[in-house]
Amino acid sequence: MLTNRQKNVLKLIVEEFVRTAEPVGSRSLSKALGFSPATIRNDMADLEEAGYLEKTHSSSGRVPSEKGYHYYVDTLMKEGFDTDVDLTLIDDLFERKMSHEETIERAIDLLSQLTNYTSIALGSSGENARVRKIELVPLYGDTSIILVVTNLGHVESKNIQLPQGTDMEELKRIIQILNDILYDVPITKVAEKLRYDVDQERIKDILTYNQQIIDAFLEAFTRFTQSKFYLSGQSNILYQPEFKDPDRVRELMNFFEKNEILQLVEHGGGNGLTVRIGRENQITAMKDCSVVMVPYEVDAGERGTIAVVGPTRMEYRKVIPLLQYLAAHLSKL
Amino acid sequence: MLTNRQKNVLKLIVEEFVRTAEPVGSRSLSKALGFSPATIRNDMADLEEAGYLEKTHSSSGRVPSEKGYHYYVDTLMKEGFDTDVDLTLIDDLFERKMSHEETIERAIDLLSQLTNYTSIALGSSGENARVRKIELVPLYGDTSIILVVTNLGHVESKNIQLPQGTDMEELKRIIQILNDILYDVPITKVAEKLRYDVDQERIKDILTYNQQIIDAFLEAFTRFTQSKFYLSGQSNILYQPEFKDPDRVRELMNFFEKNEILQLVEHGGGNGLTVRIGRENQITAMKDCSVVMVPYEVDAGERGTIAVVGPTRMEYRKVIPLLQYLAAHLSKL
DNA sequence: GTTAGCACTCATCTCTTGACAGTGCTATCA
DNA sequence: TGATAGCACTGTCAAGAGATGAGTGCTAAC
Repeated sequence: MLTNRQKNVLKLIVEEFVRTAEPVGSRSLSKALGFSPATIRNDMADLEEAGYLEKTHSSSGRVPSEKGYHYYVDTLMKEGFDTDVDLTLIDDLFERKMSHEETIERAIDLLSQLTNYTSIALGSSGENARVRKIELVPLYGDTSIILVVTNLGHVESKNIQLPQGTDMEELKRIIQILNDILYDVPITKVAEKLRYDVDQERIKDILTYNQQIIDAFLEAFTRFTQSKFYLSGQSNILYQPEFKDPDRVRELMNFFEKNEILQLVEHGGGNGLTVRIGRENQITAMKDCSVVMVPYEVDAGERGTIAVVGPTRMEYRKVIPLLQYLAAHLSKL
Repeated sequence: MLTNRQKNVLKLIVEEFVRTAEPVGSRSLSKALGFSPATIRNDMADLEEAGYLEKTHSSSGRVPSEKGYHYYVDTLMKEGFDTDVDLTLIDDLFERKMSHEETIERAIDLLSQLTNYTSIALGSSGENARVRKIELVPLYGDTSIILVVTNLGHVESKNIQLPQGTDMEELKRIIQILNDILYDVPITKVAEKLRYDVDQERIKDILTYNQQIIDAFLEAFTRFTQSKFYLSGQSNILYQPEFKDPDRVRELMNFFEKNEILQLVEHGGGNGLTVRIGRENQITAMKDCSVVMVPYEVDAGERGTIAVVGPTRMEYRKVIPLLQYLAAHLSKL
């Protein structure tokens, strides 16, 4: 159990280290706490023994450990969030009526600007979306495009080559039937519906129809369930002193470039705020980074997660309330 | 005018420097050329005087100048492209029938893999596209989505809020009229067509129709003309020794992140291969980079540019034929 | 025209040194 | 008994001094 003073010491060390990126010595804390450096040192030694602090070398100041950050986020910080954050910019953003996608894109742009870290929005997984309209539009020659629109306003399309001598009238009829059958069917149930629909008689035509076309439709459907994501402020993280080392930068940028980021956010429990510090991310490239993520859910069933990625030495006090405020707004869309 | 030996010296310096990223001394060339170091040094001095070479400091080996690279690309390299390049991977890519967009995306992924530089595809500007289909699909409540499809298989959509009590039947009629009038009209001519169409009588309804909806359509149309682009292998460039300096990395990554890259590629003359070396790019962040770009044009009128961005010390011998081969393939789509 | 030789110039690496920030420990104080 | 002062110790960092080596320019000779 930590004494009150020890908690204060830990809190100040975290905040000071977040500010300066330099190990924190006992002298600088002594002024703020009103105890002599020697006293602080004793507390520090206890905190280190308990695993909340670390030293970079035997005679350096202290640096918070992952456990230390966690204690800070879970307990110490709770009392005082950073109130200097300018929330009006977020309010402004939501004043303007834009499509959800655009709003989200702008929101994370703003988020990365305000925080100076990297922001990610894991787009609404299409799980909850329902089919609104299926269409086929001839383009040129024997090329056509198929469209699928969901109730959430997402559109997927795919170009296809119609086999020579396709009967366009019949095709139109098929599309019509598909629309009838699949209207308001959840995206995830489409394949099932086609396979086990009671009215097999009616869709027999479809199932025996040109395989390529059916496949194209199915691909369009499955694309909805592939989650999209937006990324903003990748380069922000390069301004952090811990990323002076080019190797680390490479590792991280490589990671951002690939779709592996999905892993990072996807496994986020999903219920409320999640903070993952350093190696908790399970990803080597991210071992010196923290991720703060919050899920949001719009009435219509659209769901997603917004997250901020920064160094473990992140301004949690500022990032967390900002993210929560933003997620709350998104959920009101 | 350069002597033959001087040309050889320049060629070898470029190729050696490209390979090693170290200034090239006279000794190493003497072996390859069969002349003594002193002789080479004389040639080097001449080449430096003529502006083809530079020194990093007074007693260092020589490094090609921008002019030197240019001479190399324009004249010296022509004779021998790198033939070790594995073109079969590109062939394979085009074997698989995918949509144009997907093909292009994969193509530049491949390009960045093969070259180890960053690749960009400036998507077909919609200039040449024509309207194929306009549609409005109700989603939920008074929210609908409008869709515009072009002959090139591109789709743009925009969510709109219908004003209370909108007459859906009338709206459908309007959409029908729009389809009639605008079918096969080039995207760029849509606004004009609506304004000056001979058949003003018929579209009077439309023009006086709810402004918000008209605006939404017009926005969807203009979005086609905004060029899209794909970027791949951003982090590749970080492996180049010239980007050890974190400041440079930041500058470059920042540049990649913003849409400023468009500037880079857009101004590319457009007819055939363009190579821009160093400051020719007019962009400070790119002053140590070269851009090689080739336009492509598909039958249907789809047009675009693919480009490779790397350090000025780029493997032109390898990149240029690769890009050309790829562009030729794309044009055959 | 080509080459050998020599003096010279920088960049780079290593080693040393001193300043400095911070710790741990112990003895002392209230 | 908790807080503090003092002191020895440890590691980092920056600056300076040499030593090393790659490469040049120039001149004289072939």
